Amino acid sequence: MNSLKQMDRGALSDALDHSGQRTTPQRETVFSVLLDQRDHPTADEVYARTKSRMPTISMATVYNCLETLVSCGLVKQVNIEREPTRYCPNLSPHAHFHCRETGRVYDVPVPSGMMQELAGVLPGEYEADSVELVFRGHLAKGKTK
Amino acid sequence: MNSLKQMDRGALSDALDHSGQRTTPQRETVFSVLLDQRDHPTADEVYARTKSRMPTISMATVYNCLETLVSCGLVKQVNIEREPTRYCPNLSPHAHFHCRETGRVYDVPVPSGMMQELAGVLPGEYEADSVELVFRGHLAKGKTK
DNA sequence: AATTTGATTTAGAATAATTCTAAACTATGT
DNA sequence: ACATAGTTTAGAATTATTCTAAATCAAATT
Repeated sequence: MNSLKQMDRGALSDALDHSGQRTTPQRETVFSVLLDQRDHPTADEVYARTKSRMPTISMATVYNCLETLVSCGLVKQVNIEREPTRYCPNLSPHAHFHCRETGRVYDVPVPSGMMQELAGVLPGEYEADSVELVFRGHLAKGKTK
Repeated sequence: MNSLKQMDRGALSDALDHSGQRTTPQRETVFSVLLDQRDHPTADEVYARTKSRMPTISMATVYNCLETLVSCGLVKQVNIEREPTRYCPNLSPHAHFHCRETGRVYDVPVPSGMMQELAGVLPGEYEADSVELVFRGHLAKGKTK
């Protein structure tokens, strides 16, 4: 038994079904790992966390599951400089803030109007299906959040 | 002799001086390679192009020079998904558009007011020194530009 | 002009994230 | 039950990048 709530379990199997893929224990567990601790883990970190719930899972499967979740739209990849890819199950429109000092990545909500506006800067011939917005800097003193 | 214009040569040595680094033939040549063909080359591509002008240069030096140029602010790194880092000497505020079909990366000018506005979405405790905006999608039919 | 000093370049080795491969396993539909 | 197709797995392979240590170069000092 993994810790997926009914709602999330439903979202998962819907999304998988919809893209012609199966709901497997591995995929459920990886998904629940992402939902339970939303700190933008790397594949390595996801592997470690998943392994503690499902000790037989392999790294390759973690990569496969993450890729599957991304492909069916439940998870987003966050690309930070040359660091390993991080994974984020936050589907609401948001940007990321990468703290150079701690390396941590934070979600930054973005008003949906802003996203519209952003799309507006694209000349007509460019048809975008995704926008990635990453800020880099540091957190003002004291606030580690 | 490399193909740097006086203006660019000046900008290069100013920026290097300013950050306490030397102006070397390798750095000049790598910089000129970036300025001459603004198609967001990878380090590999920069290496190949630089080698044709300066056959003795090594890959390590290309990486060193690119890093140096980035560190003194003359060049920006463009991070696209899991692809190799690309390099861009366009310092005016702009976003990037990554075509999934061709893999090509295009500069998209962004009105500077928009950049201000973007910074505005950040809660107070986040202090950003850079913003990266990447669109992904495809070019409308016909237009390969 | 020779010498010291520190920066830079270089080739090749090392690292690290990710992808690939092929075999084993699982689930599903007939 | 059986065939088929999808999934998981361990380990090998790949690839971009960084590291290392020696060689080279340039500027500053004697």
